Amino acid sequence: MNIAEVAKYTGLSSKTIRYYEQQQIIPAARRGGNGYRQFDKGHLERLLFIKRARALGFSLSDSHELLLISQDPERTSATVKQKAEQHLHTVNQQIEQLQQMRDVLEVVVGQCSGDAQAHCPILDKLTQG
Amino acid sequence: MNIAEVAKYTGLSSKTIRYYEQQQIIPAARRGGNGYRQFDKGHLERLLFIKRARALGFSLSDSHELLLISQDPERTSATVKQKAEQHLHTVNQQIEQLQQMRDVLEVVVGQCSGDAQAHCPILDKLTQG
DNA sequence: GTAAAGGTTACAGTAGCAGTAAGGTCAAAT
DNA sequence: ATTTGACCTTACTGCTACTGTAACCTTTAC
Repeated sequence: MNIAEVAKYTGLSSKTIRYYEQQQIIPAARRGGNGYRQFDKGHLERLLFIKRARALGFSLSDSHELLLISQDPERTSATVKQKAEQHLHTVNQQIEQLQQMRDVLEVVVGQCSGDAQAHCPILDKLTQG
Repeated sequence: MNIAEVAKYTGLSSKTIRYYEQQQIIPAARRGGNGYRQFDKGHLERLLFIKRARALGFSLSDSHELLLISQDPERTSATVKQKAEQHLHTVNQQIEQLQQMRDVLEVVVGQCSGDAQAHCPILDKLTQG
């Protein structure tokens, strides 16, 4: 398979796939006589794995680690669970932070008349804390 | 005021303050005979404004725009409100995305025994979608 | 005098790609 | 046979908002 086919199948861009190869997230594809990359089923699976991990918010580095772990027959589910729990914790923190921002934004937006006058509670908030 | 004082007062790092000056987010501080930056009250206020805007999740560029708007006597609250609403929308989208991640993560973490066995529902999810 | 604590510039690195340039290749239409 | 368009390649830059590091100068305290 050429890179564009893989891109279409996985939903990743060709750029992203080349980047993953360069970062050694996936093994380097063998090359055809024209220098084009030739991908196989193994590449597809790894790419989809990475894509799903990224969709759950794991960093590319963590996604890579999880991929390696998944390929290790000596692995334990404890290792994986720990990483997932850690990430879940991070995600929860991010949500809380964003919710706090949202709460403040909603209040000040609700207070702002949004008309032609210069006075604005949003700017007041930013100016005075 | 020297930069370290300003850093302590605003809670920003000296690095960040220099960066903001370089990016022309704040006006360049005048220099003393030794080449050190000398900040005044106006700098403090602008820096705190930027810090508060950043804390609400506005990008540095948006924060800068808001600062300029706040200094414009011709401004209208409508301009500000529109920007804030747009940002609020973005924040809400981010929250939703993260919540979806969290929901999936919670399910698979809950399914994982987290012990010495190799089988792991988290990896299953990443492998099979 | 010296050492610690400040200040300066400049450059590299971070995350995860996307955009662009400057080309080589392939398949189909003319 | 050629041309067109869609593909492929590498290499470099840019994005966000800083932080870290190097190499050096100044101030302050002892």
